[in-house]
Amino acid sequence: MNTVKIKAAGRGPKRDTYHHGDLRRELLAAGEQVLLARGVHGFTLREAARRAGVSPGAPAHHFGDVRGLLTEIARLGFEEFAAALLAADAAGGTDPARRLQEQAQAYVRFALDRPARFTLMFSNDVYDKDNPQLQEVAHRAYEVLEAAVRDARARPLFQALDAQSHGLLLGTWSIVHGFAHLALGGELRDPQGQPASRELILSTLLPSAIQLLLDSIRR
Amino acid sequence: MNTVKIKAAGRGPKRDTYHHGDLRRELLAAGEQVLLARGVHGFTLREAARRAGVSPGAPAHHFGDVRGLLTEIARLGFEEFAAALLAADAAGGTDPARRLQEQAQAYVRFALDRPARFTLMFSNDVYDKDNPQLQEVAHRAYEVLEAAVRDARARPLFQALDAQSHGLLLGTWSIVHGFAHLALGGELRDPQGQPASRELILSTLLPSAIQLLLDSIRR
DNA sequence: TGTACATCAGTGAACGCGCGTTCACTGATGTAC
DNA sequence: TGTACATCAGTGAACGCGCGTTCACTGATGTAC
Repeated sequence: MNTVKIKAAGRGPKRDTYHHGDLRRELLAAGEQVLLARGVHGFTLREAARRAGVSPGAPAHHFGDVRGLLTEIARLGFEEFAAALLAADAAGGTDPARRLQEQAQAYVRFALDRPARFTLMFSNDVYDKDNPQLQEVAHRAYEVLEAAVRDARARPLFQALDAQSHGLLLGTWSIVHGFAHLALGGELRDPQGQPASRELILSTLLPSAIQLLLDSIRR
Repeated sequence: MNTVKIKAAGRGPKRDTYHHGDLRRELLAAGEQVLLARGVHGFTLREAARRAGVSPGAPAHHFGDVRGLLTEIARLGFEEFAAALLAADAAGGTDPARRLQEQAQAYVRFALDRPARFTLMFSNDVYDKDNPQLQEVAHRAYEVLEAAVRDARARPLFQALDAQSHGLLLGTWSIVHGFAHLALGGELRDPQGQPASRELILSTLLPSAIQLLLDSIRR
């Protein structure tokens, strides 16, 4: 039986070199693991360092302090988020309704696939929301949604949204955000009252809710 | 100049009796203050005790431990929440559409007026979500919303919701929840891109988003 | 190709801190008679 | 109305803990010549 040292093998990514090589990236991944396991409250820098197999002082070289690490995780989250929305938008082709449906799915799918990132991204007072690069990419993600709504309502790009378009924009955003948040909290149920599966949420519940919004602009 | 001892007067609710008299209630209020000031992460039992002007060991007599206090704050939150939804529903009279509009406003208004409670209530891993009394009252709140949707779609009370009614229910819930969450995060903007005021959110942005949903069931 | 030296990246012990909880205690209140 | 006694509610010191950050250090790498 080769059960010997399973414990040692399972934990502690022991290095044979003094330098790590890719510590920055690994700390980000480890930080995300900690967020997942312990939640935003309950996150500690030392635990992240531990998971990366590195001393507690090491993160300071790459991120300064805790907020620095969390801010970078959030920034990368928004980066991936914006890319997912953009890809979904493209997958929707030229039909604005389909583009919105695709984006809605991508939005909630992101939350379900990356709960740690998503929860962090929309947490207050935990990371530096004023970070310029972060703000830039967050704004970029928002614009993907806004563009699809503009097209659905046939508004020119450089014109303020009229009240109805703006209402549709906020309605869409709220509904996907609400779905994401409720799904992560395990609050969504199927019509029989059973907890809804990821599959059901993405392929049925969400699309039909979005469809309600879309029906209203097609009258 | 009577600036003397302002510091002492400003802080420390000094008692002249050994017993507090209403400590349980005051700890709940103090706990909510701490949540507001420091967020769900950043909450500490000692700080709550400090604000109530009481020694760090005192809370144990009333709530056992930290989770006990937070669970009770959340439970009271759901209690008030359910009452607000019920009152709003009643204010909507016999028109299901108006009832939903009133409930939507009450939902988001609650989040804006009681941000600490609301955020706590929908946080994971912080308090005891399995607490029976808490579950009971949370379910009661949900049923208020469900009943209005049933009436809007004219479904009998003891019948499973059909897919469309269920979609409308989740759509409504998601949209109000998304609004509440985004409003608390300061993410909502007016059509010109300025941060939306509480007034604008409640009286304009939210109703028009809900109206979109309602339009779709009136076709 | 070799050597000197600067720079970089991670160590690990140490710091001070505030936390949640425990516990023997005591002041205050309620109750039985 | 008074008294003895049990119970309740809060004290405050103490505990052990894990945290974030600092810092003198050293191993490893890169660069100039």
